[in-house]
Amino acid sequence: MPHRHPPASFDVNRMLATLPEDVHERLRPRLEAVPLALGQVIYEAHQSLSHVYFPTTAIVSLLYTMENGRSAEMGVVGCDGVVGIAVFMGGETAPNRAVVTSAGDAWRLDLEHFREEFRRVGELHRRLLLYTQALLTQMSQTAVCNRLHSVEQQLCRWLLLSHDRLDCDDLTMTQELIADMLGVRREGVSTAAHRLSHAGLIRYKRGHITIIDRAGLESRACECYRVVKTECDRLLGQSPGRGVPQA
Amino acid sequence: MPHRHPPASFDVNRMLATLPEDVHERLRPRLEAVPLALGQVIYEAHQSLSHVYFPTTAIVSLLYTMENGRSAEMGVVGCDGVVGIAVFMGGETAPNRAVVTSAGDAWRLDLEHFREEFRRVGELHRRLLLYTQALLTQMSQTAVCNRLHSVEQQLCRWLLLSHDRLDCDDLTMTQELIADMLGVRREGVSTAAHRLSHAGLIRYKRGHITIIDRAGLESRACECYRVVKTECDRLLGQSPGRGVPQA
DNA sequence: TTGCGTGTGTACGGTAACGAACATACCCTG
DNA sequence: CAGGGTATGTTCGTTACCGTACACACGCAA
Repeated sequence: MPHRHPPASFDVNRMLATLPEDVHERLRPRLEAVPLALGQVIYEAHQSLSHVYFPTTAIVSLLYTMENGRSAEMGVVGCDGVVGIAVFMGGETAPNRAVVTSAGDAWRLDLEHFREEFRRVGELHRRLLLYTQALLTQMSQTAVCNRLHSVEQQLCRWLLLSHDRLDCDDLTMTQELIADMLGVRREGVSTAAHRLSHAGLIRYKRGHITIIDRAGLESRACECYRVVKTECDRLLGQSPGRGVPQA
Repeated sequence: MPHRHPPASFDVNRMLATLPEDVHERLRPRLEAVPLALGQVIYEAHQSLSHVYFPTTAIVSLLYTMENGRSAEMGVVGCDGVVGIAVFMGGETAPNRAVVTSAGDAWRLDLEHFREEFRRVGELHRRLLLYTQALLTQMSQTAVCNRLHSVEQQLCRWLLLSHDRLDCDDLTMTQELIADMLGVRREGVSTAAHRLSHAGLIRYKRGHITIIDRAGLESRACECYRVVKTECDRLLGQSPGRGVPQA
């Protein structure tokens, strides 16, 4: 089941939400609603894109796969952003991959019309640069987190980042996949998940993780989650619903 | 001795090099040559900038300091780029710090004139976005490297990234400072440096490291260095002089 | 020269994560 | 409802790095 609902409205994606009327009218007929399936590859490393994607209910991971096959996630994109930064930053391609880690929907826009709108240097241009800075923060904080924090802390961070981009408390996700995202062994995720479950923060069974106690996860996570969340909200506006209260 | 030479020409910095004549003429009278001293802080976390900096011979590290005092580097800026991304990306500030790790010179430009030129959406705008993508690559690869590679591999990567941005083979840098950059203990750097020295790749004494065998360092480094280097050259044009040959 | 500050070498036990192997348990399919 | 594929639990020895402690060594300055 790639998607259960009719495509969400534009307003579910922060880049498209409440755009000025003229931009909205130009883009509306060009935007195409597409379901994104779990595991679907949006782009491979060094591969040109044909469209730019604005997820609504889907979640996409940006990850790097090494020559020896091991991988690690560098960022997550959901309804807060856009997949295909390289298109408007000028590089066309990037050395990483983009893979759907939570099935759902997205709007997509072909390059020609996207570039046409971007070159107007209006509200969309402004938002995309702000989002890129937010993504930069997420990536750099991931670098710090990978260096200095434990698997359990990172699992908490990862669960929270995913939860922020979902409309429910249930993640369809195996521990094996999470391990690939975090760049650690499955066993490490397994034992960390066990501890979180024992503490009553999550519940899981065969490919499903349910968030029980968000606040508890936040308190077990390292400061990295909070830094990223706060910065994203500052740059892109308050997120609707979830997340830590602003300091 | 903050700088031994008269300020380098514009062309030493990739963002300013060979700009179209009209841009060059507008910027020339606004650019101010400044020496940057070792340890000097260009900006603190969440602090607004008064100028944007274009290093010529100086090297600046972008690093995050945690609440408990430990730190890790997320990126390096030298003659290839600009310090103060947040100014044109729209966020104004960032949660990281920028510290001079190798004394030298830079050009700087006050925000008013910088923004005036950026808003023209000309060649400088184009280059800055390309540079931001290059920095993004560097940060994301740092994240991967922090997760998957050994201290020795990361030391090699770090030395090479620094060497690329220097005009000599001698780094004025203590192992203690390198440890702060890599987010590891000084002892870890010490033993790794010892091995590299034993292998004849570097030589060091009290705050100075000399690169003896660049090719040897490249072969000991993880693929991360090569990925970042290749991508930066692709995005910003071939670097003058050093680095791995293009595939 | 004689310090003394600072940078580096080395050792120790402790810990977190790794790699591999295997046991169990769930759930879909036939 | 039986079977097989897949997800998870558990164990083992190994390794890399951490934290602490302390010894040494270089080089500037009095």
